[in-house]
Amino acid sequence: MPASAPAGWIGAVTEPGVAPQVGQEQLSLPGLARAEARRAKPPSKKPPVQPAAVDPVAQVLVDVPLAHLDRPFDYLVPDTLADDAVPGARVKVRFAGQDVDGFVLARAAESAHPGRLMPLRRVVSPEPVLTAEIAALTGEIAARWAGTRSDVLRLAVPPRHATTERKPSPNPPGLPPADLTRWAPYDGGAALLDALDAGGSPRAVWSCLPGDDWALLLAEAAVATARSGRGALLCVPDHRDVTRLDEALTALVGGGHHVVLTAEAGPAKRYAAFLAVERGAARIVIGTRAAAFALLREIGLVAVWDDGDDLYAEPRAPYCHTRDVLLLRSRQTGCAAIVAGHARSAEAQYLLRTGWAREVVGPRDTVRTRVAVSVSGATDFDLQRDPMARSSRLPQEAHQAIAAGLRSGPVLVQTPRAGYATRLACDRCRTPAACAVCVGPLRITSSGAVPSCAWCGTDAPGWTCPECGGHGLRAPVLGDRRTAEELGRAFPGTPVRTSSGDRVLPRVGAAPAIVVATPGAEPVADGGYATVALLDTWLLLARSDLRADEEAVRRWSNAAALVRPVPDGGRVVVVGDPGAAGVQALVRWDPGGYAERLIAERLSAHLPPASRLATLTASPAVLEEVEAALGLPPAAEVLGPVPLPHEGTDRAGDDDLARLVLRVPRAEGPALSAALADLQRGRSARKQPHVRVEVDPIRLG
DNA sequence: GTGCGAGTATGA
DNA sequence: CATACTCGCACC
Repeated sequence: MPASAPAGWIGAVTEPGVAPQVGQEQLSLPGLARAEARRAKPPSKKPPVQPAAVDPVAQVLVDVPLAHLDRPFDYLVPDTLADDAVPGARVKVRFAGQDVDGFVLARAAESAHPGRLMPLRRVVSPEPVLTAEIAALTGEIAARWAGTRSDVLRLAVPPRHATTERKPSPNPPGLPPADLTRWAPYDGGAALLDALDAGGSPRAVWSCLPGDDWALLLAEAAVATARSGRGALLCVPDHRDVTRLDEALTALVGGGHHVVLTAEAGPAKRYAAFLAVERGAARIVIGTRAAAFALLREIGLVAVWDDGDDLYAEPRAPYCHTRDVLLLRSRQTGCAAIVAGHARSAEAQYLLRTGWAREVVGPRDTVRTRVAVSVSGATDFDLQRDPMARSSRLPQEAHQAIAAGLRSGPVLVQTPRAGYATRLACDRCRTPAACAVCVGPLRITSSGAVPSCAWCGTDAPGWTCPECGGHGLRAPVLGDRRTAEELGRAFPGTPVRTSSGDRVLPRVGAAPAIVVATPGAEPVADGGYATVALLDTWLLLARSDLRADEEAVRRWSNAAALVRPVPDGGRVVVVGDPGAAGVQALVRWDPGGYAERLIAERLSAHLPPASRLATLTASPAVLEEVEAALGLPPAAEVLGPVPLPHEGTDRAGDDDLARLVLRVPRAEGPALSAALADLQRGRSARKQPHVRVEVDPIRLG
């Protein structure tokens, strides 16, 4: 093979070009010319690179952020690196005159590149960290979200940690027998588990019943998959959920069968877990969104818990979503998929609508044995007549329900975050108080202090309501600590615990106690809560977000699901407007029905998942130019551009940004993504200013 | 991103 | 006519 290597491949491509130049330059400095020329020579004495005997061409994906360079480049594999430059290996190559990192995508016998090939400089590590499956997956993700593979690879492959790599990973122990029976109450539950166990690839949207331990059920699904000799990948929103799942798996089959993959673990631990999976040391992988790319050897199942949680939206380019990453993986490998939650997202519902997945739910009769939701509070109509009606945060019915619950166990009280709570409003008409200088929200940072603007800091000692002329201000919600104090007074002698923000309790005991928690920070109670009370529900609904309702229902459902079953529990009391759609959805406890309603709304509003939507953010001038240049599919709608309001914390007067919204019917989604990727490639090749592209952004703030 | 070649402006 | 500079593009 070396003999048949194309002529001109033999290394040292630099000196023919460099030497004459050096010579010419030196003519103006005659004294130095010869000495310099001699010094310039030695590098050229490097022996010519001997190409590898077999497959001397490496197709390398270089790590450069430019969209138009997002394709493989061919390099010559020197004989010395022939064994290490395996597909998937990290390498260093010379690219455009500088050393860059890259991955070997494949080896080949010859190159289609007409020019000379540069040799690989170094194999950083022969560990095949970019498998064919993940290479294909990153390609699809880049295409779907109109980003570059190098961006996706940064998410998919953790930074190397050499010390960790030298340590061998253990071999997986045999799976002990385990009782996998918790799915039996669900329609289609037993069938799902049997299929996984038998090596099948079922696809399900699963609505977990209140009172069930979702972590144990998902652990069972993973164990069933592992028993069939395949890998299982379970993603959860945050670290607390990882711990819960970790404990569930350990309880079911002991340690050693699963690996935890999270970004928060630190570089060494993260890379160790990543390698352990790649080397086949464990079949079950659990983790947060960083785990979605785990290199499972033979993937049998992907699952995502509570896919509506916005922690699944990747904050870095290309802003992909864990649920969609996992679904792409399932489509690509043909493996099983479970999209799970107490509430159901519109996206999950869409999988049922198209017939791609089957519904796995508890029968209505079973739901009634788990939870009974009642509403207590003023309707919006009542509030219009008498704004003060809201001042009773804890109506009589709610008070009674909490008291009744406390007779038999812990009571969970969910109250919206303190972050929302500090914005002041008129105490007569509820108009939010805005700063006279910059229209930012007014806040009180310590009790008794003068209200001031959260954005510009201006004090507002004598505020007057622009709507009703009132002068009184109040915090519309008191925050969890004040709630705890209030409840402590209302139920003297009862222990009150709080869980929120940076002080999150993972679990509480079965003894009677009031547990005040912010949404998402609710501790799990041993045996479940006797009663769950949801306070100030109007506040979650009042967010301006498009998904405010869906998000509120999700958060309430997650809290309500922690209640123990009906005979001695099941009571969930909602303080809020009984007429609100979200509140009604909770009362009916019909995740499918509510999700169907969401879909109908999205269809008529042309929003995802019924449409594919993209936002482009740049200066107005750039957007104008982009709009003209875009080759959009025929049915595309173009909205805007509209100027983007400055972020609260941004210094005012920064470059003014605007946003363009594009959307197409779902079927034309790939065409839209392709048009946007084309746009980015063209712009990066022409060095035009950056345009931020987000496909199906989680919110349209 | 960077380096290079083509093309153009500029000065002797 | 030679040199200096900018622009555009390719990068294996």
